[in-house]
Amino acid sequence: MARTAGSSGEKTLAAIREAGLDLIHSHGYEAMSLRQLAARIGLQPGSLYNHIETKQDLLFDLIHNHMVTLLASLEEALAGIGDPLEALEAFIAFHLTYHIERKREVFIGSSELRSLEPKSRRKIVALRRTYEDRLCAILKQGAGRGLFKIEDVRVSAYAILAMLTGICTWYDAKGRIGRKKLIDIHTRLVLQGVMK
Amino acid sequence: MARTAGSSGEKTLAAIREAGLDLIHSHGYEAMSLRQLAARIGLQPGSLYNHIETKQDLLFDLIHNHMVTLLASLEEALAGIGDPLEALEAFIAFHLTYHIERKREVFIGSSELRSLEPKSRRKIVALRRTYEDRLCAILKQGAGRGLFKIEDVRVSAYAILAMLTGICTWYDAKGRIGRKKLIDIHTRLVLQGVMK
DNA sequence: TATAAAAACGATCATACGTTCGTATCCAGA
DNA sequence: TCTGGATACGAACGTATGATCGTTTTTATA
Repeated sequence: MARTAGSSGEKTLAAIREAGLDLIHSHGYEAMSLRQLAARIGLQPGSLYNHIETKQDLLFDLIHNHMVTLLASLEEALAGIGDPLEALEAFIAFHLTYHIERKREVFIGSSELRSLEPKSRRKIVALRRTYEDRLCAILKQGAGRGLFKIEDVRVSAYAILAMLTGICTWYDAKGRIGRKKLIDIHTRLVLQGVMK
Repeated sequence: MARTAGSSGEKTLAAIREAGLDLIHSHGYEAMSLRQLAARIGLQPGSLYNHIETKQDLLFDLIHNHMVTLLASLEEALAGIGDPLEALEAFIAFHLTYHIERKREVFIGSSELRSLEPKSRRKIVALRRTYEDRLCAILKQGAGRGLFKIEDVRVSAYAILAMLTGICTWYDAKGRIGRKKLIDIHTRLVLQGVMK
């Protein structure tokens, strides 16, 4: 046998990405074997190499894709907002929504950083830093205008990010808590926490 | 060759635990090989099995130990405190301190849960639930006395825990921020966030 | 001092892994 | 219709892994 009827590079690569996302999320990068991945999409292990360079490369591709999308979406969500308070609210709503919708990507993007080779990791960390900086800027601006009272901008930003990101580990879209309520609760916690 | 002079089961097991903690923390459970672990403490791979049942068993042992210690330490830290506000402050200070001092254990205890077989994982999750419940109780009590304003106790507890636990990923004991300042910042963020 | 348990060695097992390669088939463009 | 690149198969490679086992030496007990 050889090439399957109806096979297309684009579709197969998409399937590899989707399956990789799923398997890495549930088993971890190291624990996921390419045989598992190939089987999931009905392929022989060797055939994967028509679409990916290496296993390591697939991981970087997934995480990098995620980070770039995250950053672009954030800019979109904050576009045109000048007021720091409004911006902080928008940041919170965006971050929560995105992290609910892309639980797997987000989880992998933080928990599998250590599985990246150093050079790749540095690239991702730099992108993450950009994201963090965006929140820092909002906090700083708000503090500057006397809206917020913040002892240390970066520590506060990390604390807020940790809080908001935490939902990835437990939130269940079909669960007791609706999305709006979730955003409300967190918005109140954060806003009241940083207010003067 | 055979048994080494001066070898003792207790010391070797302690060395295995310590090295395991370190290697799992920096490379992950799946990525850590028993050969690596054995080499770290100057042992042949096979000799490990005089002290552990399996690799999986070692992981459970480490996490379980951590959880039990965590719970006991928390009770100690909260002993004799009746006032919810005071209790919340004590909880925050304890949680941060413990998580700074045992970064590795805490990290493994959450990031490697998925590497545990289901039965073991359930045991750990139950212990974690007990810990969470302790914070829930404080929040509930505070809300009941009209000190706190909390829309959903469990969601708020998760949010607070996520925030406080986040420091494990970035805090550097030798860094810019001292322990006291760190506790102050977080205490203010949380307290002001939940206050009426 | 005699003896059994404890602890280590070193060789080895079966298995699983990521990856490569030659070959066969399909599809798109000339 | 012909041709060449794209895509997949299936076998295989070398390596690493977790674990087992027989043996040897040390330590503790009586």
